[in-house]
Amino acid sequence: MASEIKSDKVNMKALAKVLNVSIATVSKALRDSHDIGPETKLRVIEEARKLNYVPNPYASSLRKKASNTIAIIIPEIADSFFSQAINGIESVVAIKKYHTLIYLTHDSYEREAYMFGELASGRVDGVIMSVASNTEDTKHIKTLQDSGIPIVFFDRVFDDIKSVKITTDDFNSAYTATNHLLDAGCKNISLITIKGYPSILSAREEGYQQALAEKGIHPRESSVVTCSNKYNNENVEVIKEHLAKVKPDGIIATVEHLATSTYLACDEMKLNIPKDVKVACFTNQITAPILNPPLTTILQPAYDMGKQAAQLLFDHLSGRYVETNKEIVLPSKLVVRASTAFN
Amino acid sequence: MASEIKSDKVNMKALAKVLNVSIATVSKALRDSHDIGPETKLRVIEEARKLNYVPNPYASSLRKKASNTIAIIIPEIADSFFSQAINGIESVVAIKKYHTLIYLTHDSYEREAYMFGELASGRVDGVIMSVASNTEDTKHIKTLQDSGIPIVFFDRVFDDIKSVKITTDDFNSAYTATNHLLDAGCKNISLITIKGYPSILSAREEGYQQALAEKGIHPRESSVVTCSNKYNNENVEVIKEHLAKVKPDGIIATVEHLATSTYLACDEMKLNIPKDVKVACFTNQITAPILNPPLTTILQPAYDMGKQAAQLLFDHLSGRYVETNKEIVLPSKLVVRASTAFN
DNA sequence: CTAATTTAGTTAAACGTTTAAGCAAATAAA
DNA sequence: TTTATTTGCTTAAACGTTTAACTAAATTAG
Repeated sequence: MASEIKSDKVNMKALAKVLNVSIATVSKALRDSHDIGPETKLRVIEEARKLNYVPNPYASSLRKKASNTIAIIIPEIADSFFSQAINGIESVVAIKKYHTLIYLTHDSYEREAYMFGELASGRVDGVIMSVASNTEDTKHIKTLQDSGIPIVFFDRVFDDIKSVKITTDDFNSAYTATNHLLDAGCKNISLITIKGYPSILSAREEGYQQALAEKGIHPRESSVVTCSNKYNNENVEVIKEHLAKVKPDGIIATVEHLATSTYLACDEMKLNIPKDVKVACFTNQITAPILNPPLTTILQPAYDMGKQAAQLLFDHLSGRYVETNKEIVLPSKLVVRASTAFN
Repeated sequence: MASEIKSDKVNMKALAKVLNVSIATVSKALRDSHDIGPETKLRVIEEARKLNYVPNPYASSLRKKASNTIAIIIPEIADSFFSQAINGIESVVAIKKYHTLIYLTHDSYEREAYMFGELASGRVDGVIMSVASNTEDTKHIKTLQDSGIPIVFFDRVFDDIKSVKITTDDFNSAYTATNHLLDAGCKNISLITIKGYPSILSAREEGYQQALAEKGIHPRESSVVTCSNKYNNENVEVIKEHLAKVKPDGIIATVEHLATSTYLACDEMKLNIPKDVKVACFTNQITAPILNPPLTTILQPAYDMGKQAAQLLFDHLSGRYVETNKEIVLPSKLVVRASTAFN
């Protein structure tokens, strides 16, 4: 019964009263100020523990004008890349004893812009983000930056925004993957991608084009297939159609969920991977080695990207100097498996 | 240049001044109070928009004693189940224009308890959680509940906590899956699981035992393999050892990442799935149909669980009556694929 | 021994909202 | 016409911290 009485929230005032000191003394004692004598400090800390005192974060944030909170803004959370990146971010945030707000844009510019509005006025001290694929206008981002909130971008970044950016070498890994397919004997490689503005996509496409160009191959425009960025059956149909029409002998898929769509499409078209068509995909899924056949992947350092993004953000927050336009490029790794085996 | 001058934060005071009204008028106008005349309201709203005014959330929270924020506390984010659940939660939170703090316990009781401490004093209005697998003591949870913050549990719940809970029918789905394996001709089925206290694990094990018992099979204790809850190579070794020693002809894996470990172990032991051993796993991974062989899964309604959890939490927050001990059980679905094909 | 400094506190203002209470003018009721 | 009510606004307190400025007592310096 007693435990059901919603006990009055214990705050500094209550603590001060029972300890017979001023509120300021309590506050300072808890923050280990030099102003307070050692035995008073102890008394305060003891009592605070005893009464289970937890400072009100919002009062504190309001007064200090610091929230000890950051925001992660990402398109979605349904794939391994972002999951791992979040883990990397969290590994740093947890140590700093910060809090993490998470926002999903679902790749919509409107939502992204709305969320940025919400973050003004000090809700967070900093932002880590990967932009929505249909974001073209960057005014909302610049506005928040101008208000003094540091933003670190990872993976999906914008060229025309001046900020700290963590990316992988998308151009190079697409280039390497394409060459790998060429070496495996492919003559007619298609790129399966999604439409969107972040430079990550164009970089991957350019790496692909460059590798082909160097071999004197000029891919028809029809070799690039644009899918929807939702995981759905429609993509399987689009890919099947492409397989029927263009008859590629190699495929590079630029985002994670396209691996499943591509495999299903090949299966339905009775095409054998890797005999009829070889497949490589940008993905971090742990099931890659147990797929049928095991999938050659371009593995991004998702965890490290998140971790470094968070570290740089905290460097900035702690006043340490961070070059405002720093760009860190972490290497992706081509993990060769059976899906691109030489016939 | 001009844009680089960090303009003073516009607050109600500033708005009031330029509009030549009191701060209270601004506040009420923006909250559409009946106290304010229509044309004044319009003036205020216009000016607020013009100056890009965003209310300080912490001042507001402090005064209103409501944060418009919830917390999601989950063990990890590295698998599809929790990713999808988060999406479900987010789908509701976004509509309510709430904010979401996310905390990862990494299945550690200590972290979980620490995080609960942080949530006292009004940081959040409510919590949605899935408990850490090594949490045994539930005092931290009860303390937060007693302080009046509603907590909705999903998936990994505790029997001895009185609260709203969303689960799947773990007992039944394990029971069904086991019977499915029996029907496929298995005589010696092993359960690969992780150690932990949440009832979800014991329910799955009991469903498995029950199915066997009904067929007059009394599994040796050695038929239950306990793995670590980290995705690592060690688990593959543990499973290989088990395969060598017990030689099961059927396997049920109780958590997502054990699918990969099991497939790899079978592969290394040169065991063919499904010929030598049939495998079914509790998992939501989209790659299940393209595995080698396609994996029979017990698919949990992760998105819906998250969505319902959030809806019930908001029902509670909006004062609508919610049975304090409501338990919602959503059905999982056995999706039969080649990994359990009859020989 | 007095003056300067240090120690250990206190008081009160401030952070940016919300809201109860109050009030004058306008309108409605008696 | 007088009184009651409504309208539209203002004043001021409150939410729970943090911190600048102050003070009295104790210590140190000269």
